[in-house]
Amino acid sequence: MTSENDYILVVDDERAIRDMVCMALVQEDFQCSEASDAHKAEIMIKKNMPQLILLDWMMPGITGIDFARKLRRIPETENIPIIMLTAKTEEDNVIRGLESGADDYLTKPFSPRELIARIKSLLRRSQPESIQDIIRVNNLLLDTGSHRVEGNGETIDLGPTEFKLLRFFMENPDRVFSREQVLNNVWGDNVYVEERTVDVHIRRLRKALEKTHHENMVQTVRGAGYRLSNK
Amino acid sequence: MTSENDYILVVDDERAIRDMVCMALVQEDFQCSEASDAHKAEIMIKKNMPQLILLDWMMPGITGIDFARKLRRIPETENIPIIMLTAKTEEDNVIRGLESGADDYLTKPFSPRELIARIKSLLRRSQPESIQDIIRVNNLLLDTGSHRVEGNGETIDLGPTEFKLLRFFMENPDRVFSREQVLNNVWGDNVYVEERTVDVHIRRLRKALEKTHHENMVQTVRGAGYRLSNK
DNA sequence: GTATATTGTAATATTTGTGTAACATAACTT
DNA sequence: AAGTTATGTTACACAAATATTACAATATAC
Repeated sequence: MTSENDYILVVDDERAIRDMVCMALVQEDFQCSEASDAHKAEIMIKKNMPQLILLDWMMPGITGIDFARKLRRIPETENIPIIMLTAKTEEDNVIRGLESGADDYLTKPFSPRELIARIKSLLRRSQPESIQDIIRVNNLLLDTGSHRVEGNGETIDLGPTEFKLLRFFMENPDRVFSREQVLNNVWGDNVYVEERTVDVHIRRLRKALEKTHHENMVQTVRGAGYRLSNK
Repeated sequence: MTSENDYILVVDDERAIRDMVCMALVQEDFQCSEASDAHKAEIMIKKNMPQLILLDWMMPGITGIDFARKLRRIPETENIPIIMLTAKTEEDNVIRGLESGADDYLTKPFSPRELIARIKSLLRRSQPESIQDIIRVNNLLLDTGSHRVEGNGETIDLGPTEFKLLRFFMENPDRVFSREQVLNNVWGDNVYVEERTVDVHIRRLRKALEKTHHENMVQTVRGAGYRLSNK
């Protein structure tokens, strides 16, 4: 499972390091931005709150430690996990860094693998456990926890895409979505597939729903797209 | 939410570390005792059973890993969560050994924040276990005390990992878990193993469950993970 | 110590899902 | 009514996900 939406800010004065790190992050489907110093980082944080910050310990101007302390004092940023990047294993420095509020540290040079592992480990902790909930439209139930769909108590088998499709529609009932909107929401933003592919999956979904006679809840709106409705 | 009564034992030969850790723990309303070696720790455990043990990996005399193994062999202590404390340079060598006994590990130097987070995470996981002795799903019984599994009265033999795996699923029935989630919960947070390894252990679990025809309770949810269910 | 069991991984087999194109049908237009 | 456009339906190649097996490395038991 990849963490598609997690946005990570890399703060380091060395361009080479920033680029290396960002490349590794993007490869793992993280979003990533770079800042060359603490001041720029602060502006970027205000614009868009990152889920995690990678912070160089030694930087011209405001050091990473000072910046971490500052972030910890501000309510908006006090809970953002921070990983310090240190040049050498100067034990004293490391301890001071951790005291300033960092959650972890990495000694340069580090392997991308370790970087990713630590990031994921920290993110896992900071993110609330996914809530299990049941979406209900009419007498059609979709349980996100068990990945099950029931109509009138009977289980309906769906493939992965049909499940995501139905879930999307059930989360937004009585609303028409164009094929493009469906693609962006169910398949993801940067995936290119033919618009007509949506038709095929709509067909598959309807077919599966026939089992409990819910197939006409998936409605065609000619010239506009599709809609889920009980009417 | 504070963990009022949880009693944690810190075993480390370095006084500075013990003090630092204990200070952080007391701050979070944990009770905390210190032991400078495994032998002293053993005596203290006999007097007062801790809810969690922080254990230095490298200690003069009995090493942390030997001590962990010993604790795992004694029924009274086998379920106490253990967090290993390792120095960074030892990290690679250690991972394998940890799988046998410890539930998690931290590399020194670590931040108090991370320490607390991991302790809470482990305690959260271990507390419901101690209350519930026999878990039952359908006519499948799992006795956490005697490490025994029964289906329709017949004993099912499971290896250690399969047991933990089944236990995890039985504690969370009717819920899908991704391979990553399974790894984090069954193998432990910082252990890196291939995701596909989960498939193999699922296979082993299913094979063992065939004896009493419970193999189809372990269900594959394509694109999502695995689920335990009687439906 | 040797024997036995357990583990993670890689290689291979099998199953299931996916997108596209081609054709069919239905719905509007004029 | 014929032409035009949008949607329905199906089949199929191939991609992706999972199952299964074998094996080498370790750990555990004896």
